[in-house]
Amino acid sequence: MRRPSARVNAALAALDRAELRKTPQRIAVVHALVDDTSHPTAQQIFDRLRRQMPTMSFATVYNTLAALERAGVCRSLRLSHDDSARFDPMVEPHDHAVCDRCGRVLDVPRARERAEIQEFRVRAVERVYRGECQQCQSIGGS
Amino acid sequence: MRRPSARVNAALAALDRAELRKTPQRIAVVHALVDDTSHPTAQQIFDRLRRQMPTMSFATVYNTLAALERAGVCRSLRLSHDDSARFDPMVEPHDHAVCDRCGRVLDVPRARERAEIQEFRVRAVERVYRGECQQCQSIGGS
DNA sequence: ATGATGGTTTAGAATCATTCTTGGTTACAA
DNA sequence: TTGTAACCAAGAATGATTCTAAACCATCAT
Ligand SMILES: [Mn+2]
Ligand SMILES: [Mn+2]
Ligand SMILES: [Zn+2]
Ligand SMILES: [Zn+2]
Repeated sequence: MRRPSARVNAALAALDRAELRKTPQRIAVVHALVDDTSHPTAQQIFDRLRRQMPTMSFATVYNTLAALERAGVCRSLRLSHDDSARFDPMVEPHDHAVCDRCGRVLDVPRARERAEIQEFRVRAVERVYRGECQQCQSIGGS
Repeated sequence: MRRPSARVNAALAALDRAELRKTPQRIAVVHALVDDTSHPTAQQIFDRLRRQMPTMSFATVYNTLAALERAGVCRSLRLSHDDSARFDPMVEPHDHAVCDRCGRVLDVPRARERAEIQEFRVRAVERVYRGECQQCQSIGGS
């Protein structure tokens, strides 16, 4: 049992804020995810956790990741057509570089321009704007 | 039977180039998709086509869309977590604005900057770079 | 014509990620 | 203690997509 990292503490505090109980399952998922920059899938997280916690259910991994996402501790990404959802503990806005060949997902800080991604040979860029269309703005609401 | 549009002709020529037969099913899918800016799902295309061609199978819609994508006539988009794949007849590079509320998908030409999307209230931008990571570059290959 | 070949379609089964359901467990308060 | 609500495990269900097997159809050689 090592001293919990700053990120782990921040994540557990966010659970508190969201009024979610700090159960052993959730704490385990937080530990598995919070310092992982590889953007793992739910399956990969499940595979890691079942060693330490063999009773953990796959559904609990999904439920917990959804809870953590609601609490602002992580976010989920759908980056490719075939691939399944990936989970990202870095919630500050940033972009991603996806390798065509090995599927690796790299973080790209917003500061960098496309041409400055040194290590990555860029073939194409995709941009998605999220927000409200004109029709929905005029309807109003929350 | 109206005079085929320029886009339809271009799409059928692309089928030729890709050495894919111009079957009635493929021609029907081309007609249904090629002037549609709404980024429809496979289900929506299937629903439209079954009126004119009641024997058309859902699998054929998927197969045909995959063939058209290989031929460079359209591309498929996975824009939201819950939603299914959407198909886009505009193959020139461009971006997309997705409405949080109604799910509408709007085209955003590359010329425009984020702030210039007049009709759309932008909440967030997501960028994905596609290409080759450093490891895969050093391995080399095709 | 006849038959072989190969691409295409159909219908339904299979797959696979994700979500749902059910019944039991835990935390915690009255 | 008893009650209540959150939580979890296990497996079933869902839904999009892909696969399979058999039928279909155009083309080509006999
Ligand atoms: Mn990331
Ligand atoms: Mn588009
Ligand atoms: Zn790579
Ligand atoms: Zn809208």
